[in-house]
Amino acid sequence: MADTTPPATLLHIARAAGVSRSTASNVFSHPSRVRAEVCEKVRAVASSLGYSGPDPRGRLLRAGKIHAIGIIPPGKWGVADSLKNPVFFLQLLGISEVCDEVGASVLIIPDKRGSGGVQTALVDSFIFSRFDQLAEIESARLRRLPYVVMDADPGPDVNSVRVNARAGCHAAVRHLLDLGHRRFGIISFLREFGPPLFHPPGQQRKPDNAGMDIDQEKLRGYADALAGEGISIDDVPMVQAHPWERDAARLILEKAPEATAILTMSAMQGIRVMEEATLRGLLVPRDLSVVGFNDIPEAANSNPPLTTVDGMGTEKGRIAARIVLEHGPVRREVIETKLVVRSSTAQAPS
Amino acid sequence: MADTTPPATLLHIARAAGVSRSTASNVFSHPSRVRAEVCEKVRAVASSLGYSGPDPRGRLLRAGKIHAIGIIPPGKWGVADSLKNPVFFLQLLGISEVCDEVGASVLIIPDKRGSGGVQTALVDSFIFSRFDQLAEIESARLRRLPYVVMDADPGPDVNSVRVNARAGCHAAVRHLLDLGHRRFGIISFLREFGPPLFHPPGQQRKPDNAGMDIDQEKLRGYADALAGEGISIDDVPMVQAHPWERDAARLILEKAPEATAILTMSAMQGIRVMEEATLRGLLVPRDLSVVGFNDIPEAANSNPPLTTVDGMGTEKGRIAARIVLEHGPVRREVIETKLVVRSSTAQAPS
DNA sequence: GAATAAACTTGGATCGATCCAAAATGTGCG
DNA sequence: CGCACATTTTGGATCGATCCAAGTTTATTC
Repeated sequence: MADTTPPATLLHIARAAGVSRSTASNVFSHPSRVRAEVCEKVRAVASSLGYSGPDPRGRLLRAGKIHAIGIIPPGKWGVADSLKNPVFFLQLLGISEVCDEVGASVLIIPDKRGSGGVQTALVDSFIFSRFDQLAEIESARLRRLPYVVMDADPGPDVNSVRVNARAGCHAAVRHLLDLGHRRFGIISFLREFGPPLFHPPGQQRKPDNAGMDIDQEKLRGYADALAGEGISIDDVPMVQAHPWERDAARLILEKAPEATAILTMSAMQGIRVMEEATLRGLLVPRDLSVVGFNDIPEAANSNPPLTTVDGMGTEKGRIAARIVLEHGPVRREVIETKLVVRSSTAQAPS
Repeated sequence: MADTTPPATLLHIARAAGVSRSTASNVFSHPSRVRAEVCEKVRAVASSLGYSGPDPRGRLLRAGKIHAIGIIPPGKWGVADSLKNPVFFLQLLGISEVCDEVGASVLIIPDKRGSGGVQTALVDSFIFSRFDQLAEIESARLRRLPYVVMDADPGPDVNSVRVNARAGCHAAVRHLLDLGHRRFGIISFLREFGPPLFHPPGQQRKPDNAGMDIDQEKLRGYADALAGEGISIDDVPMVQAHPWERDAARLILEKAPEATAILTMSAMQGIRVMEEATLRGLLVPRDLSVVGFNDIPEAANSNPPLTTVDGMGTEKGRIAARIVLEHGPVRREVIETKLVVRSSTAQAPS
């Protein structure tokens, strides 16, 4: 399969056909400008020389447009890790849908080897799937390429799409309160409440909710709803864990043995809690209600199917893709969530 | 976010720093060749002008290497469709793993708008996930880029990775025969046995198994195993359908009411058959055994979990990626399958 | 201090194609 | 036939960076 003869270029074609480079170029890019017979002849020569149209590299340099969006997964995930993560995957699906419509491609740009991917990626815009890669975001800004940040709102000068996680989690807790639950347990990602952790790169720190993280919003949603019923979130047993940490489910059940409902910040954690509860002889939802966050396929297929807040990942991806494709004025979108009530929540045991 | 001033280029940096283009270039690409203080100065100027390193476009044109693999999904699938297909997804995972190791990226190149994607994609090799895109394969050959075809063996001059589906399906049927089954039903994709449907582009048609399709291999595996027990596959009721066609399950159960085991060519079809059987009051596997092909996650989570032939999709992807990355002499790999026995198969009812 | 070696810097050519203004060719009409 | 005008074709410049041979500066040594 290795072919060592140098590949044909436009110049070769032009020479062989007895026309100029420009004309040969026009044959492929602007056929209307070239006389039909010349066009035909050049095409014939081209195919006899095994030339299959202009090399994308040269064309790219000239045109500048690549027709590809780069998506940066959170943290140190590789491409394979990212694909395996159902929440990321939903976003990717939304992005891909929009890209399919306009014929653009999607490139997953992992940050495994430290910074650098964003600096050299062949794309013409970026979607940051989380606001945790400040160096990479700064690179995108420096490259003057449009970008959008998901699940955070870094400020008025930065495109963003986020989900109203606060309202979603509020609704989830409200749902449980309405079912009579009063004793809860929480598995959270973060316990930070105070000032925002992040601020937009290259800018002054914003005083308000700049960089507010989606997981903080979730906690606030819980807190708001609980407060409405006179419960302080500070009195609710809480375990902090990474989204896939297996121990968290066990820990929260030990720490909150009285709880009739467990609030979790991801669907996987919700499912883990149900598994752990079952192991301990608890029947979900009769003895224990569980809610998650994000409506990944696993949530619908779990046993019992999980009540969860639909984080609208696919829609978020769609909007993010449209924002960078349009490349208009700054947009800061907020998507409303939906509470998906399934069978992991029920009336509180009396 | 829109910045209208023209972006800085290497030339601007060089002028501003009082050095030549070449030196400025070396600062970024070969810092060792430049005196430390000059290096520092150029870097300072660069960052003050908002220059974040060499533009990948120019660099690419010069270097030629893109460090990306293009994968072409079957048929007319878009990117989103492809991602949603679990069999394709497994292959993609394997490819991504290998690409992560070497820092290459993966581009899904759909063929939605007819031919063209392969001609213009910015990649340096291609993986064809099926042998059904002859025009695209021809384009890859014309572009002189290495490529590999999955699930087919187009000939001695073409890289290929396929799975020994024949042996796998043979094993599946053997498993059922050992359980006492003698009356079968088949849901197939293709009923063609005769000469190969495809031949490698740009070459003479090969007489033997050139272009042998994986689905034909599956049928042959069934036929071989059945013949070993004196059963002709021509006497087995068969339904042909697309992989996701919902009706096939119903049809085969109507057409083969006596069958104690149903052979299907995909896990999804196997799951559909189990669903349909359940609807009709049959208990799987007590009344009916079912086998599928490809070990997608759904197969493990179905009810009951599906006995299926592991098509080694991820491994196939890994090998395909390595083949095009190494770009050595032609390789024609065959991977052995594994029969994954779960709970959808049992002793034949007496 | 001059010869020699080493380190650093530079201009020009190059990658492959496209754009643009000017030149060549072809057409219509008085 | 000659002039204005439309259609094709062309050479040169350009996109942004890298490579290479040659030139310049600095350091080393006798």
